[in-house]
Amino acid sequence: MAKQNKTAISPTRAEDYPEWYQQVVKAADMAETSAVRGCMVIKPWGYAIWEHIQKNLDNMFKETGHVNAYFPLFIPKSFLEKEAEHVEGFAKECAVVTHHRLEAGPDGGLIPAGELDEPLIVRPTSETIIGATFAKWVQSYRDLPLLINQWANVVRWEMRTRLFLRTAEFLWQEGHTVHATKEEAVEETEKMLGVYATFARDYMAIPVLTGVKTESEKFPGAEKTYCIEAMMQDKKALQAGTSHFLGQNFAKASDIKFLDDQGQLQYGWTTSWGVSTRLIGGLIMTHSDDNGLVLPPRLAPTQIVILPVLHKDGDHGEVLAYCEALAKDLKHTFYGDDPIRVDIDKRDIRGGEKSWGWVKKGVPLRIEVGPRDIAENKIFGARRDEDGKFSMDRDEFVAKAASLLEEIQNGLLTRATTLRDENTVELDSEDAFYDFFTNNAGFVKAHWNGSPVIEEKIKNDLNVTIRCIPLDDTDGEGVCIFSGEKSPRKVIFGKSY
RNA sequence: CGGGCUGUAGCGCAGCGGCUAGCGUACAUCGUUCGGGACGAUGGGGUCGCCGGUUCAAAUCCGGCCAGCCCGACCA
Repeated sequence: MAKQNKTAISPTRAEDYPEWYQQVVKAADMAETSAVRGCMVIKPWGYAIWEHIQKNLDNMFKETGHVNAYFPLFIPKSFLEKEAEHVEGFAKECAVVTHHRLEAGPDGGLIPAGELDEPLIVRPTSETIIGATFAKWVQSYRDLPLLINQWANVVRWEMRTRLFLRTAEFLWQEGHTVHATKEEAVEETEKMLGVYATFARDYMAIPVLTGVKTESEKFPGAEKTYCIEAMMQDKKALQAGTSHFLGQNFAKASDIKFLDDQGQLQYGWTTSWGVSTRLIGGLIMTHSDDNGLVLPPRLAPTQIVILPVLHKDGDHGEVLAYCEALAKDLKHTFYGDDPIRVDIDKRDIRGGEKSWGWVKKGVPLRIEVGPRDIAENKIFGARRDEDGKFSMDRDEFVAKAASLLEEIQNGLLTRATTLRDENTVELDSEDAFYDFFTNNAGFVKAHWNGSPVIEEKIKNDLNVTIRCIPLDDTDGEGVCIFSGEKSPRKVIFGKSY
């Protein structure tokens, strides 16, 4: 009561966005830092969200013909050295294993012993080790396309880390494919980008721009990097997924060759694509508010939580039985392809506190059931995406639950889309550009002549980068706002995570 | 990896040479409460991040290391 006007999360987004983010992660009990530098512990609530991301994405990968496999955590140093750009890109952030044994030291401690002939790199990504394997698997054009995915952890020794957004170790999936022709490989790259964009929109309720990275932003060793870019509530861009057309670079480095239908030996054309636990960071920063996490129903570990109102002197049995029956009916209802996920919180703690706990965890619908409701065969509910509560006939609620969840899901997408569109502007002069990014953040669409020198300059001046060259470009040619030279198309600029 | 700040109970913090280390909150028990963060009483919980140095005496001063946060460079 005394705290009625206060928000659950302090500071608020407006007061201190980065700190707010950390507090949301903590308040929702999703993850925490560990004793190991830069590495996080993903707690059950955070991991459950990842499991739903995995499950749905995995289905989409299967539907597009991919199968899962698993490759080693360790990559021989010599493998990483095979592709020049690749080495250069990742060398600065690799964990290196040099020994395979520990021996007792003089002070009772342990010292590494048994030095390896060749150091092993903890994978920062798996192109090279998978390439070496694919070289053995691929002999004939009949072996193609080879469509493989792996769910794994990778390590990139980051200097500056933030839970979910950038950690030294993170979980992801990496798809790796080999194709007989360039066209087919490009098609695959674009297809998987489409899968990511669809997943982001339909499951995460995050609208994304699809596009291509500039030369300076592309994946080390790729011919072309496609990406999905989302706008967070602080108007900064988050790269939420990438899909790479690798040309024949890795095929040549790993010797992936096949005999075509003419009996000619050819190098394969490869792709790779991935999304990571960073998506959870994007989810938080897209939807959450000053009361904590807000989850899109499709990914919420619990979609509806039932909170029995238990008076000390009242009949707990009756209330709980009513809740159990309600939960059972809801679980027999489908939302999307799955039964609604319902939880009853029977913990004996204060109602307000219990309720706030679920607000902070972002559960889409909270239902309170007390003796008064039971007498009238009603429920009392609250939506996470709106203020206020509603009273509803019990059976009517069961019938409407799935459509309510869908309404919340769609509402979140609409809200996020509106925010993005309201903060996307088209500018046609350098002054306007500098003026915008000096005072604001957001997406700016503007003509650019393709020069990396200009990219470098605006990065230094404003900390702004080209997020992507949009795929759905309809603007056509124009004049570069920085150089006055001819520009083939408009590109998207923004500050990024 | 550079610059700044920080590390004391689960969490948030005070104490910054002096003898028994404290407060809020959370936790446990009891009572009164109970439909959006209750109140009272009692109680449990700490090798003051780690290692070393200075000192009669170190949470407190010094050095090194580890971890975190912010700002850069780098990156999903």
